Amino acid sequence: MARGKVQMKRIENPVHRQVTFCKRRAGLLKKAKELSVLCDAQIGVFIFSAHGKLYELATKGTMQGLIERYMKHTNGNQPPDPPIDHQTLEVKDEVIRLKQEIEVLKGLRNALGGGEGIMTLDELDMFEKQLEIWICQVRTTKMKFMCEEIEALRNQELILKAANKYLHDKMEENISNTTNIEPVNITNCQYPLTIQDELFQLCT
Amino acid sequence: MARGKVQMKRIENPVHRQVTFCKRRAGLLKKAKELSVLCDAQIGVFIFSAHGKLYELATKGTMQGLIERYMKHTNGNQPPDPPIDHQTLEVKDEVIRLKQEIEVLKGLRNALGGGEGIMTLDELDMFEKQLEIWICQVRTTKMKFMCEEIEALRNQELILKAANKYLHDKMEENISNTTNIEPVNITNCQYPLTIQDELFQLCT
DNA sequence: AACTATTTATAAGA
DNA sequence: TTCTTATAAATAGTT
Repeated sequence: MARGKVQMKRIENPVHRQVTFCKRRAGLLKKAKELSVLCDAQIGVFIFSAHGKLYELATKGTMQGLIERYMKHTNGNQPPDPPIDHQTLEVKDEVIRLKQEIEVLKGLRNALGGGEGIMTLDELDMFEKQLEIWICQVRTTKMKFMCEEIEALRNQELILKAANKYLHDKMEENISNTTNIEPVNITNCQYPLTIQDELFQLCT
Repeated sequence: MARGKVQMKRIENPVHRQVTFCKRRAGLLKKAKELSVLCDAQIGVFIFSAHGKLYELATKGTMQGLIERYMKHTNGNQPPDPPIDHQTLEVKDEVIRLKQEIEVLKGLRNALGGGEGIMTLDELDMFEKQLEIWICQVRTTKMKFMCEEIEALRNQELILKAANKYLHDKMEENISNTTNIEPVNITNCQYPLTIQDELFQLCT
């Protein structure tokens, strides 16, 4: 671009070509940075020299990130490629996690005798003991549940007793105060009062 | 670069910025092409505008090829990249397989009461019954093993009895036929004979 | 999008 | 490689 126009074709003189490569490479990367800054663009550039050496630039992020972003754009056809770096690791982690989980479960299954047929006598003894322990645990848990239920029922009983006592008193009061004046009123209340009264009789 | 120097910072005027982006983007890509042609270099460029639009250039090959070449350069740390297409599928298959296996095992665990804490009373009853069934099975299996062992021991007993009877007879025959002629012979056989003889005495 | 006045990039030479 | 410098190219601001 100076001291003579340049033909747009490969420079045959190797020294000349190398010099031009250095200069223009620097110029290209500079221009890329400028564009990125001035226009708020994310830019990735890589240059492989004829001899295979790599020169790169990534603005506003890493080259990895840029490549992933690039992949997301171009791919709708190549889904397994871009998520590889990241996703493969996740998937492998999941495999490890699942394998561990399986080991735990297999241990349990084995202890429980899923593979009874191939257990030794000692293992059967262990298993029998484990089963007895579990039965104890289950019965304890059942007992706890039932105690809680009994407790709840007793509480309910007390509440109902109190309610019935209140209603019972109220009714007697009604009868003594309004001698035969409002039989309809009593009739209206008959159904609930009867039930409560029965419960009251039972509880007393 | 003409009619005024430009500050190397983001252009705030959006219209102005967009125009500059277009011009400089074209310039950058042109420079990249020139460098590639003049100096025989392989170049990749991607530009994401602030709004996310992608502009790209790849010389002497596809962007895919360039990215792969780039990866080979930077990676010595990322070996999981090339086998991805293939390996990722395998790994995913394994994940599916393992998940299925876990489902089976979880079903078992649940049936077995691994989640006792959240079981209802009915479930606990079921579980208790199941445990009792398993204990019966285990005891049956143990019984079978022990019966087999007893049977094997009885067989062994019979064999040993027969052997001892044979040896006993032989010894008596020896004593009567060769009066004091081969005490050494008897001494040689003494240890095993003694044991067998004792067993014989016990079994008779 | 086209036009220019300038700035920038850079080819050739040292 | 780097520096210099003449000149080609790129491009900011304007139309």
